[in-house]
Amino acid sequence: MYTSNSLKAELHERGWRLTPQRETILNVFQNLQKGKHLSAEELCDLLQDQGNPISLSTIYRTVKLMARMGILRELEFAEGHKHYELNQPYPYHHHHLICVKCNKTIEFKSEQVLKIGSKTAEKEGFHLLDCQLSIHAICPQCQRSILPD
Amino acid sequence: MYTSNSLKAELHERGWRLTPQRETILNVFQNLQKGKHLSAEELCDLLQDQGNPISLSTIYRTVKLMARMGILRELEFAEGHKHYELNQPYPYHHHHLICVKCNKTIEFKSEQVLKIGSKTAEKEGFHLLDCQLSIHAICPQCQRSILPD
DNA sequence: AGGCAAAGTGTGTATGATTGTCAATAAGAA
DNA sequence: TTCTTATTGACAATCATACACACTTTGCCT
Repeated sequence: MYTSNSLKAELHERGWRLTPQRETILNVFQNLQKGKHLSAEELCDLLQDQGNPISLSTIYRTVKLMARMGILRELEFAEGHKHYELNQPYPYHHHHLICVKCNKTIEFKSEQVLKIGSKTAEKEGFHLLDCQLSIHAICPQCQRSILPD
Repeated sequence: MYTSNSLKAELHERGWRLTPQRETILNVFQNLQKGKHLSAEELCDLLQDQGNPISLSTIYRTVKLMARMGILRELEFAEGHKHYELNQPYPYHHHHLICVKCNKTIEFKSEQVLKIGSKTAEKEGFHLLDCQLSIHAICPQCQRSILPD
């Protein structure tokens, strides 16, 4: 869990600055209900409703920045746009099972996968940011569906 | 490995047709060098050069179709566009370690991850299409780099 | 506390991958 | 061979994301 100060410290480490916008955005993700994730657009609307409007540009810049810092995870659910969520360590770390037809997603955990991911990165000398197992599949309902595509 | 006939059979199963374009595109992927993957645009150029031009529209439609059939895997390397490769079973099945800064990717295998993926899908009644562990990280070179972003 | 250089923000615009439209064509069942 | 319906290709439309730039802030240094 980040505080204003730890966020500030991590930003400064790279020569970046703490701004109210960055704090606000991190806060939103920290208070987000378990299993929820937001697209840039959704985050923008949410901040709007919350009375803390932040421009879409800044939102895009910030989530990208935070993903590269390892603070957020970038999720690709094949919907044509990315979603973001807090990147939490074990035992909160999880993966996604995704229906490619209706985009229903189910979270699941696996310490083993996380370990394999960490080890692989380490072995190659990479600095790990995020490790996600994405299972693309077709859910029971969509298997039964006769609808095309 | 697909033949014209097995591809035809799988298509017909869903009420779809075998076309020269679909055969050609599958062929390209089957003859692609290990570790290579193509974007729609790259595939289009390659076919052009090969003397078998196929329209971009059809290419986009076809790779999407084949991804949903489980024939191709859709890879997201955060480059702003998707890449495709054949979806091969164990022991060819592999995962990717990706540098989020320079997009360098390293393939690695893990039977365990594949098993965990299959089991998870099965447990939830999902029909598995693809299972990929994506490790987002920063490579040794980029860790040393002083360049911003 | 005040000044300054550099980073960050917002507005508006541009880009570029992907999808939709539709008339013409071709697969494959009868 | 004929007929129905999926598929293709050309082109236009979308939509997420990045960019440019003038203006504002942050945080370091006196």
